[in-house]
Amino acid sequence: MVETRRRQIEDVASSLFREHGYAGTSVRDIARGLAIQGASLYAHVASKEDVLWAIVRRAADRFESAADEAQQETFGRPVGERLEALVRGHVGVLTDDVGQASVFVREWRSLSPEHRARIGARRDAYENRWRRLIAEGSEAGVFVPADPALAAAYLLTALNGIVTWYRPGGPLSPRAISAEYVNLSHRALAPGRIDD
Amino acid sequence: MVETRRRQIEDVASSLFREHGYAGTSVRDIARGLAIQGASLYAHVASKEDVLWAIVRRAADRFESAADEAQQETFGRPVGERLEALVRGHVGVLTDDVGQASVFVREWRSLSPEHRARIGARRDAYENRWRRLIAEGSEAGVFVPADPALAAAYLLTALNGIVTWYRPGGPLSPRAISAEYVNLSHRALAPGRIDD
DNA sequence: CCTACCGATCGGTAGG
DNA sequence: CCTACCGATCGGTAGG
Repeated sequence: MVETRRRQIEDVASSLFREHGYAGTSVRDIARGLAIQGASLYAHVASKEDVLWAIVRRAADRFESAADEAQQETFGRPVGERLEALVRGHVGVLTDDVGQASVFVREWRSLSPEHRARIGARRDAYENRWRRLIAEGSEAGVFVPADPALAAAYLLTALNGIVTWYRPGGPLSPRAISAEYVNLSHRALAPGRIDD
Repeated sequence: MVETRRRQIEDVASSLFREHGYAGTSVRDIARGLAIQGASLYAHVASKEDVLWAIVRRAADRFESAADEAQQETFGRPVGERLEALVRGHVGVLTDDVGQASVFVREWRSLSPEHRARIGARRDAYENRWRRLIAEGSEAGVFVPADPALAAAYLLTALNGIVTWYRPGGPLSPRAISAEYVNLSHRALAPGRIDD
């Protein structure tokens, strides 16, 4: 299957890009991970950047889907609950495929100007969902009033930081991380006691 | 002055490493920023990695000094206040020289194995200060009980995220960022109302 | 700090 | 998917 080989390439590239960065990974490094020659990679991909672009695009799809789902499932619910669902969804995408998520979070600046602009717009739209929810909670008096842009940046970078230390199979399960991060995030915005 | 030229090199390199990463920046890129030839750089530095190492080491010094100062100034004070001082110090180092801080936060993996190990030990020690303070607050019942390692990772990556978006001279002053981030961080750990 | 230069490696192509 | 190969660029050295 052609599609399967593409995925293998992207998986190998994701983990190499995560570990060494896009610029620090050569086409031959990726090929080595697949036990083929460097030049043979071009039977499957148009360019090195093409691989990066595919990884970043798929990751963006997953973050957006997770947010869609979270917002649908908690439609009409209290804003704190909707925030928790958003956090849970985001952390889920992060831990489900750290390699891919890490590349999305940290390597998108290496894209070509055209692709960088396109992904930048999607990142902005995604971040705006968080800002709107935070603004809504602040206006409703449920969250402590805060600059929605700053608070969204704070939360998102705290969550995204997971890609710098998370290792599947490590001592902390995705569920444990998610539970703790949901609490920390909710508490950062809400005044009174939330749990415990 | 020899020292001054070294600093110029490190400053130019910091902002290039921040923007393009260590692997994505060539020795000739750095030289171009100083209006000299690529080979001329080697009159001042031993190697490209030598420049990275100098930047990372100086940043580590600054983070440690800020934490020392914060902990001295709040010695004997309530744990929440000590946490706030630690956050304020960390954010101050971040905004005082984002280029340098960004390289410390994101490019230290590009160091040679020996240097990476040495900086890794310092990073661990620094993070342990945060863990200990969080553990202390949890045990005293001032903070909501949380896994100190997870909570420290959450806070530190939230703060470090500043390097991904902060631009000196932008709409948000370092003071405004610091004030908001101090509140968000304190609230993430403490149950009851803190301010506002 | 410059010119001239080094071997190694880069992303990528041609032609099977 | 391979071999053979391309021009460009990499970090770095020699010798002023």
